[in-house]
Amino acid sequence: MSDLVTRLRRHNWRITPQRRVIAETLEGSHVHFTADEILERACERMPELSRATVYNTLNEMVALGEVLELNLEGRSKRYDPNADHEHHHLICEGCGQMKDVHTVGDPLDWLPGDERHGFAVTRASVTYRGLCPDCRES
Amino acid sequence: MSDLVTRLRRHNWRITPQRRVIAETLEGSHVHFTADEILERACERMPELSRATVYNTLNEMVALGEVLELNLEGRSKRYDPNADHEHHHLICEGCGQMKDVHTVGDPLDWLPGDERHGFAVTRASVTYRGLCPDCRES
DNA sequence: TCCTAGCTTAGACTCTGTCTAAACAAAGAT
DNA sequence: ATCTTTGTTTAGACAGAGTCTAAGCTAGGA
Repeated sequence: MSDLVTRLRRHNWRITPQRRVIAETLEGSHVHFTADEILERACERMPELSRATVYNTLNEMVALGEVLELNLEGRSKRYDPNADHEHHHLICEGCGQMKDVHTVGDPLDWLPGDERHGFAVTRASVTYRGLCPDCRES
Repeated sequence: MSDLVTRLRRHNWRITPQRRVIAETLEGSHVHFTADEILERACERMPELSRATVYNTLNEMVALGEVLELNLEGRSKRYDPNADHEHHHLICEGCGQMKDVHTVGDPLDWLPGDERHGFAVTRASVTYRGLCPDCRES
């Protein structure tokens, strides 16, 4: 069973067939999909699934804190099911692929107090960019 | 005179009245505007300015490397005229305002070699999130 | 069984951003 | 001064991503 579904159930969130298919599609890949890519893949298992349900479900999972919404390249958001593990992203500027990475230490420690402008800073995310091995060659 | 205009002129880029108004609007504020916010403000000085020109001009300034395009919260991109200074961003999760901040040290140093997956990593950007002083109170 | 609350659906709609074709402007050639 | 060429601006049509709405559906409780 999908680990994401387990985490969602803990919030007393009703797991309908639609929501299960969406959660499993999201978790089943190590790539971070857009909403439309999730719709497309989920429709292979449940053809009558609607676009609105995919958007509703993704937004609710984000609101529950179990899925991360990524607003990186291009016009569409991508969704990352590993909201519970502290991690960051590495993007290839050639082909657009994205990998999860981990930093040494906590980026919050790298923002000195006089740079915080009185904010209560709670989160930090780092995006690295470069060229993947394939794109370096060509 | 606007510093951004000076930098743009160095690229042998024609500074038309429209482009000047857009550049000065962009640079005149410490907030990072969306394209439509820039259009709205620039139209106060040049009412016949068209939306297409604002988008064209912003995209060209980004291509010249003199303006940064930020894809953070919400549906629209924001534009940052300080492309030449290494800096990162702090966003208020309450009201959405955004400030420029500086880290101690270089974020590229926080990504160990075995986390690079063979990429040639060239850039890193850090986004901090939290609540600004006003939003903390309410 | 009936009610209620919540979930799903199709499709209309909104918002950002891009594209196109035509009008316009500036600089150099004649 | 006029013409030509090249690049710029414009309005409006278009496209993609995401939201909203109203109606129908489903599951669980009285």
